[in-house]
Amino acid sequence: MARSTNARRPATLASLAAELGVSRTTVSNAYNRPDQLSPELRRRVLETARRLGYPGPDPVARSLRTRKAGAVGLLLTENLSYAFRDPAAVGFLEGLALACEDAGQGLLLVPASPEREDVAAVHRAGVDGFVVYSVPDDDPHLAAVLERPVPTVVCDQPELETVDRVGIDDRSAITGLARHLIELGHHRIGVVCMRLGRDRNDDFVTLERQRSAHFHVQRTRLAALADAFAGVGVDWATVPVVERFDHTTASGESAAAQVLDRDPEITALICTSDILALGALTEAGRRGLRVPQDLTVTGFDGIPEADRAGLTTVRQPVLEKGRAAGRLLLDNAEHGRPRKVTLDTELIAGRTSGAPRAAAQIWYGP
Amino acid sequence: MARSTNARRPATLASLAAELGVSRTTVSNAYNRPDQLSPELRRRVLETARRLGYPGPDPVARSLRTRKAGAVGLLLTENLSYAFRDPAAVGFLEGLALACEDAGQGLLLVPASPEREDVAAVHRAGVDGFVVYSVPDDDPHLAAVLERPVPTVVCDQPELETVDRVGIDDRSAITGLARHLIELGHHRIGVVCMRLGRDRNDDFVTLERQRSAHFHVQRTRLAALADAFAGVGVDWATVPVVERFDHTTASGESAAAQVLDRDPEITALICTSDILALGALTEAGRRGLRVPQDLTVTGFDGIPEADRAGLTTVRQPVLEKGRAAGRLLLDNAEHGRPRKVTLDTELIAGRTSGAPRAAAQIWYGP
DNA sequence: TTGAAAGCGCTAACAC
DNA sequence: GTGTTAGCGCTTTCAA
Repeated sequence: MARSTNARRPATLASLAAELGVSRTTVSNAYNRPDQLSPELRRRVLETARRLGYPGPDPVARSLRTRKAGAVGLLLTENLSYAFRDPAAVGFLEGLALACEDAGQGLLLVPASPEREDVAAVHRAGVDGFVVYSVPDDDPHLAAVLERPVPTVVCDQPELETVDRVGIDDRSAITGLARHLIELGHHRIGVVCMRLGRDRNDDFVTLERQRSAHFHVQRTRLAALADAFAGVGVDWATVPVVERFDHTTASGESAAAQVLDRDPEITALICTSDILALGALTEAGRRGLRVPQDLTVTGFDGIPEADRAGLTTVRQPVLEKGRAAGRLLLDNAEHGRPRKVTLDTELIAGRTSGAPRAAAQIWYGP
Repeated sequence: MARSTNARRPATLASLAAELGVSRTTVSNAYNRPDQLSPELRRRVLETARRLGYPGPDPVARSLRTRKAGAVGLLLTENLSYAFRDPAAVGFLEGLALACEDAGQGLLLVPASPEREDVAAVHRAGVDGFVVYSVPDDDPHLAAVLERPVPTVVCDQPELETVDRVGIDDRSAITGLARHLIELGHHRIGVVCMRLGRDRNDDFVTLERQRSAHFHVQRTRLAALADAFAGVGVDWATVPVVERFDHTTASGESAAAQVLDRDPEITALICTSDILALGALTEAGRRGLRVPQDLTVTGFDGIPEADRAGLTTVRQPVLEKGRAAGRLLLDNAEHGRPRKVTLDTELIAGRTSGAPRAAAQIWYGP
């Protein structure tokens, strides 16, 4: 191992007490209740501790005794490191870290990669509660978390009756976006969405798969889009919907390509995240499609990069989500039924959406 | 609190054993050594556990017994949430998370804000080791970490004789940058650097303060710049060096303004980070200074935003630093003396550096 | 102020 | 394959 200040680990609170000829209580008090013993004695205790190389009360033993770990666990289904690539996730983390910091609590990132079915990490986590960030409803790690006898709050997904939740109203958010496009005159569209389940399907999505998606957020957004466009006579079954497992701009590029190959006549490409949309913009450029004249592209999240690109999107308060999740978890207020926090979103009409090409605007009805 | 699957917490391994009429060992084995008991018995144990709402062995008690927490602590001196704002720090985090994930270890973010002198969080952290990321040499949290009897590795700073370290060769890195500028013909320069101590000094920096800076990295970079420019006859005492406590683009803007107000004749502005440099570019634009014709601006780190802006900078492998730090800590290999990992850097000559204005190029000698 | 007693919940030898 | 015995290191009534 890397370094050990004190090669041996001999000194314990008990041995210190013995050395000093006082009780363990006194030593414990020297650290935890300075006012419970004379300054002089306390000084002697601390002094002797230093001499013996006693590093202070062992945190784990203390946790066992006090039944408090002083930390919050965070469960992400993505590879832990992926989270740091996604600006929305980083924003969430920042908010959560903020809340933890305010409360003097640590934040434990639980190593729960999606491929590794190793739920043990969840069992091993010494925490006073969990925050679960956007996982599928059939995630085994989530199941393991829910079995632990500690408070839990879920952010975004899944939606669980009995568990605290913070998120947004995905249906109304994406419906607003759909209306924006419908008003502009789009009715021949394509969709690029994030993974719908734990299985990889980098391909078109059947209606059945849309309906049974294990990611509530994606499922809701697709359903809401279907409803909105059905309202203006679009047969959703004809709309190309492409899914990508990895949440990267590269995915956005290839997915956009797949949609455009299938139906070059679409006038708008709706992406369920900014990252995907940014990739789609790249692909559009590659094909010589002008945005928005030849193709409208939209995202979701409102990350800084999207803002810079002038992307039409739905902004959601990612930092606030993290902070709210942390506060909910750390807030000791007694409460009966599970609490549900729904944060506001905002439609950002950027420079990537506009009226469709004249030709396509001619609408012959369904 | 948020939610409790099992309101009471009655079931323990012992009570389960009692209920089943078997020994605690057997129950323990059912969870930890499935091969140590008959499948039938194991099934019965797990089944009864479910019935009693026993959530499995308590992680803290297990940690106490096994002397393993299954997690690595991360100490950052910045407000924890700040880390998520700095792309270089996020890259480091990603690398570290990667290494932890590979090893199945959790990553505990220790809530150690610089203002709060509350070292308790370090004492409370149930971890098997610490990674310390870029803190001043007089940081009390660092001192607390070093007192804990667990392995520690420091990234970047401070440089400690007896502790494992991963970092870069700051001196040679910035010297390469200085040479680049010197070759272009710059000799009237200004510098913007990050905080040099735990005290806030958003102002010019005396030579004394430069010399005694508590942030080794900044100190080294300034010293190396001084040496390099002294080599071509520049009197370092005349070079305006401005410090900023907060590491933001806004800081870069105001610092650049401060330098340019002091000496409008400088032809190059060296910033010790990309974030600061990006701000400096903004300020230059505000003043109508063309970059690089009127002013050369350089950064340090090589973050993606810098790349996009075409910034002249020094790229350092931030993700690799994180990964290396994690590996060093998690690598159980016996080793005698502390290990030092120095990663390579690369000078990126971007579009923000060029030859100085003709007028300034006339050099009258020292 | 200080001390004695009683575990917190679990695992690891080692014997049966 | 299963049980017995000993703690891991600490905090916390409660009494002195």
